[in-house]
Order: sequence, then C-alpha cells, then structure tokens
Amino acid sequence: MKVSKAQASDNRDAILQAASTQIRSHGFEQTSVAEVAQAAGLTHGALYSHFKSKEALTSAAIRCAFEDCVREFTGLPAGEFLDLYLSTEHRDNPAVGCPTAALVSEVARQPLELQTAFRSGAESFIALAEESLKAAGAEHSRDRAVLMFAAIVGSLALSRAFRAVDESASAEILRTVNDQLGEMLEG
Amino acid sequence: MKVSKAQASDNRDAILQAASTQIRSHGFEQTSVAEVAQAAGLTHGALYSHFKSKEALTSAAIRCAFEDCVREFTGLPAGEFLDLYLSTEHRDNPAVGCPTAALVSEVARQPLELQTAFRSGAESFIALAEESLKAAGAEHSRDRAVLMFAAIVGSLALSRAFRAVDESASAEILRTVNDQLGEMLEG
DNA sequence: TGTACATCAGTGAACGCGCGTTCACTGATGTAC
DNA sequence: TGTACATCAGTGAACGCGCGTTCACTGATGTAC
Repeated sequence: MKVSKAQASDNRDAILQAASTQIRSHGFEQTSVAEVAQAAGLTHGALYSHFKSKEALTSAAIRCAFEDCVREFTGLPAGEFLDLYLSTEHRDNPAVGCPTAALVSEVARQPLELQTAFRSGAESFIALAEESLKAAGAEHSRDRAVLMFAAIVGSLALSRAFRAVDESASAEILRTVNDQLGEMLEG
Repeated sequence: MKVSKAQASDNRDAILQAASTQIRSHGFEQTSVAEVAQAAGLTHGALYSHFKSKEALTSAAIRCAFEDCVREFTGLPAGEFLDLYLSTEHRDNPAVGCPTAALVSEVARQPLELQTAFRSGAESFIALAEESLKAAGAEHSRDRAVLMFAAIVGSLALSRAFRAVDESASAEILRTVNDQLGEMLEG
C-alpha cells in the first residue's frame, strides 16, 4: 500500500543506511538486496521503488558512507586523527568505519559509477589528512598526507585481516604505524 | 578416465595456478570452481578429486600465490624492492602480484584456514622488507618494515581502486609513496 | 614379457539454494472538485 | 469541510541464472600373477 511522502523518504534513508553498513561489513558482492531491504524493515520489491538496480543502490550507499565517516574525522588535530583511525574500536567496527579500509581491494572490480564515488570519498579523506598536517606545521603536506593515508588504510585493513588469527599481531600493526607516523610528524 | 600419476600431479598444479591467479584478479567470492577447472583444462568435477571443497582449494591457492610472489621479491635492495612493488606493472597485473594488496580487505570474511595462510604469507613479506631495510642500515628495522609494508599495500590497493577513474591520480599515489619512503630510508 | 583386473582421475548430468530483478496487485495518501 | 478517485510505495510470488557439491559412470593406468 502507499505510504506518506515523509514515510517513503524515511524508508529510503533506512535502505541507504542499511546498505552503507552492510557493504562495509560484508563487501559489495556479499551484500544482497533482500538483506538490505529486510534490515530497513521492508521487502526486497520496495527497494526497487527507490533504486533502479543494486548498482545504483551501491553507489548511493557508498557516497552516504563516506559523508558520515568524513564528518567524524573533520577538524581533528593530526595526533587525534591517527589515534581514532588506528584504534581497535575502528578495527572492530568496519560497518561504521572508513569505507576505504573496508573496501579498497574490491573497488577495482565494481562498476565505474561506484569507483567514481569511492575515488571522490577517498580524496576528501586525503584532503582531511592534509589539513591536519598543515595545522601541525608539516612541510610537503600533500605528499605527507598521501603517505599517511596509504599507511593508515593499509594498516587498518591488515589489522582486520590478522585479527582472528593473532590479535596481538593485529594490535601491533596499529600501534607501530601510529608511532612511526607520529615520529614523522615531529621530525 | 584415469590418467597417469604424473599427469594427475600436473593437473593439480594447473588447478592451483589457475585458482591462484583468478583469486588475485577477481577475489575469493567471485572466483568459481567451474572457471578455475576450465582454466586448468578440466571439468569442475575433477577439481573435487584434488580438493575436498572450494575452501580447501582457496587456502592452498593462497599459500601457492604467496610462495611465488615472495620468491620474486627476495634479496632485492630496499630501493629496488619499492620500485618493483610500486610499479604500474605491478598495479596492472594483480593476477601475478602480491596477494596482500589484491585481497587485504576481503580476508577477514574468509574461513580461518585462509586467514592463517594469509597471515603467514603477509608476515614473510614484512620479514623481507625488514631484511632489505637492515641491509640499507636502517634503525628500528622491524617498526620501519611494518610501516613500509602498510604503506605499500595501502598505496598499491588505492592506485588500483583509482586507476579506471583517474589514471594520473593513481600513478601519483605510487610515485609519492615511493618518494616518501625513499626519503625515510635516507633520513 | 604378456595378460587379467582393480584402481581411481576425470566426465557431465543433476541437486538444492540464493541471487537480482520483474510484475500484477493492494490500499493508504493526497489531490481535485 | 466532505467526497470521489488517481497515484504510487510497498507486497510477495515468480522468473532465469550461476553457484558449490554430489554421484553413477568411463576407461586408461599400473599392479599382481
């Protein structure tokens, strides 16, 4: 049956939110439209009233995920930025964490629209890192920001890959990269 | 029909090789046993004479992939190690490249046996990086190797994610991270 | 060396299952009068 | 304000498809004599 425009808009938001978290925890290909719809409290058919395909949903959801996550990291001093990004809390909650670390090695296989959204989101993260480095008085801030971003994305993804097998090795990676990047900031 | 033991052994190797490359280019979940068997010149049924399940195949294939790749990077001086790892050739040929960069954000969702193989392979890469740093006379070589590995894995994965959308941004990441890590080696 | 036969790697049809997507239908919404 | 009705968000059955896995069967291999 038809629902009010406000309800329909809320339902669309719920679908996007569900997709955004499911994609970050299970990946693009392991996220099914039926599960997303169910998590949003709807049937799978309803999802197609809001998005013309899984591809369209996925692209919108990843933009949404980056927006939410960038907001959390905006305005932090470099040290706090690193502490938050490289925390075990971030490692253990990919569903609400940075989409880059959660999805980086899957993106190249996705449709171009998704890759475009990913690229734009990741670039805004690099810009965020650069601002925090500038505020800390670093030179060559763009180059440092690129290195810093590659290192935190790599180490967070590695720490998740290692976690179940060896939690202490997983935590060591986060700690070591945080320390090394901290030294780089000072020196 | 039955084949000779030598032929059967060759077939097993062909299956492993096919799985090892397909997994690196398409990911674990997008690699199908039928495609792997076909690439090895067999039918899917034959595959189950050699491996009891897709899970067993995947774990064996990833060990095989790491062995091949570690061999390529063994004994290189730090500068050459970085130039090779962060090359556009490596970026454009994930099928024969480092399994870490190709799969890092998918591993946490895989069976524990696979995660164990991945962890062991990645650790041997870190050890390789540490040796090259020691040879270059770096201090705190273990910590530096961890940072270096996180940064090269992150930047290679990012450069693949960006490539189709913006090739020059993709190449910039590789170049910048290579330069920055090079400076770290000297300073 | 020659023969008889058990072994088993490989074949291909079949299975149940979950996937993305479609579509006829429902009924509350919200507009036109 | 009250009524008649077109709209359209949401439902749920159905679709074709590819997946991992199983299994009865085949026939060359390689062993036992």
